[in-house]
Amino acid sequence: MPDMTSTADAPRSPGRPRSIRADEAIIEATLDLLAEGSTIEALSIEAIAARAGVGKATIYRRWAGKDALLLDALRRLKGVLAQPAGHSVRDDLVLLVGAIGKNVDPRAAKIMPCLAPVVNRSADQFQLYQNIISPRRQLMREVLRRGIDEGVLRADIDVEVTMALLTGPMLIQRVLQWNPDLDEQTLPERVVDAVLEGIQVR
Amino acid sequence: MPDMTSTADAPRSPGRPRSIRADEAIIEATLDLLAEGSTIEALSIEAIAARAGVGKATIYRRWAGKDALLLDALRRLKGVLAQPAGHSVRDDLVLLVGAIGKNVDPRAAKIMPCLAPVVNRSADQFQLYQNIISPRRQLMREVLRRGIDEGVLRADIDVEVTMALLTGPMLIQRVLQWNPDLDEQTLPERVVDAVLEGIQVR
DNA sequence: GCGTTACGAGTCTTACCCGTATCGTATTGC
DNA sequence: GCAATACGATACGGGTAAGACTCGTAACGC
Repeated sequence: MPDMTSTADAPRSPGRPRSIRADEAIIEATLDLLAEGSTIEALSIEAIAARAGVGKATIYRRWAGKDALLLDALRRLKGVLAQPAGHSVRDDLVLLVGAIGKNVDPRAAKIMPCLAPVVNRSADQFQLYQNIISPRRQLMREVLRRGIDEGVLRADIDVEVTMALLTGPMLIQRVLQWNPDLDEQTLPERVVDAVLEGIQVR
Repeated sequence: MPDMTSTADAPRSPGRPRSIRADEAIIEATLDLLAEGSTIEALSIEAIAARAGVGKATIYRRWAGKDALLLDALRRLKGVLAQPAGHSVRDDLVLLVGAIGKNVDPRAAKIMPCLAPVVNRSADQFQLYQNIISPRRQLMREVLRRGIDEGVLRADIDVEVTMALLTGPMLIQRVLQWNPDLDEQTLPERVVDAVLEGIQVR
C-alpha cells in the first residue's frame, strides 16, 4: 500500500510495528462485504472489524473514518490498465472496450454500481472518480489518434464523442445490465465494429 | 395518484377523509430529500415526515414502509415517453437519444444515480427498472426497424447493439458525468450522426 | 528487562431510526 | 350532537452504529 489516506508512514518508530496482515485483512473484508451486496452506507466499521478478525480500534488507528477506509479499499480494486498491442486499431479498441468495468478483481463488478450515487455528491469524490477513469480514457484517445494518423480512421471525427460511443454501451451493460438479452461476451467486438462501420446505407 | 401501493381506495368511509395535501407533501418531501443528496437508504421516514410537516403516523397510515413509499414517489418522477414524429429517422433518433435521462422533473437527474445500486439487488427491483426502460427501448427499436424497412439503414445491422450504441453514451454522460468536457446539449445529435456514419475511412 | 507501541476484544456514551401508541384537535356523514 | 376517522405532535421500546475508551497480551528497539 503505497499511500494511506490517514496515517503518514512513520519515519522511525519504537514499539511494535503495525501488522501488515491486519492492513490486508481489513481491506479484504471491506471489499468482500461490498461484493456480497452490502451498500456503502450500510457497511459498518463493526462489521468490517468482525469480518477481518480485528478490533475496531485497529481500524480507527489506521483510518479517520469509513470514508478514508473506503477510499483506500477502492484504490486497491482498481486493477491494472489494459495495454493495447499497437498493431491493429480495431483489435486495440476491442481490447480496451472489453476491459471496461472488468477489473482483475471479480468483486469489482458487484461493487461498481454502488459508486454511482457517490460520484456526484462532492467535488472530492468526483475528482477521485475522474482520477480512476481518465487514464483509461487517455489510452483510448491515443489509439484513436493513432488510427487517424495512420489513415485508418477518418480525420474529421470527434475523438471525445467517439470515446463515449465506445465506452457507453459497455458500461451500461456491465454496470446496469441495461439490456438482459445482450451478450456481454461478444459485445466489445460488436460495438467496435458497429462504431467503425456505421449503420447507414452507403 | 391512480394506484397506491398499500392502501386500497376506500369504497365509502365515515369519518374525516385523508388529506390530499398530505399525500402530495409526503411525495414531494421524499423527492426533495433524494434530490438534495440523500441516498435511498439514508432516507428516513422521520426526515420525510419532518420535511413534509406531517406526523409519522400519517405516512404509515398510507404506506407499509419506506419501500412502498419510494415506489410511489419514483413512479411520479418517471415522466412521459417522447413521441417521435416519424418523418426523418435521424431526427427521431436525435429526439429519443436526447430524451434519455431527461425527465419532466428536474430532480430526476440527481435521483437517477441513486437507483443504480438498487437495480441489481433483487429480481423485483430489477423487474421494476426494466418496466420503466423497456418501453423506451421499444420506441427506439421501432424507429430503427422503420429505418431498415425504408432503406435508410443497412439491413444487416444488429438492432439491439445499435440501441446500446445510441443509449450508452448519453446515459453515462447524464447519470455519471463520465466526461466533464463533453457538451451535453449537442451530444444527442453528435452521437446519432457518428453512429449513422461510422468512423472508418471508406 | 524495559519503555513503547500495536494487538484483539470488549465496554460505554451518544445518537439516530423504526414502527407503534397515545395525546388533543379537526373534519366528515348521519 | 355524535360516532368515526383523519390530523400533527410526541413518547415509547428496541435496534444498530459511531467513536472513544479500557483491558491484558504481544512484538519491537535498546
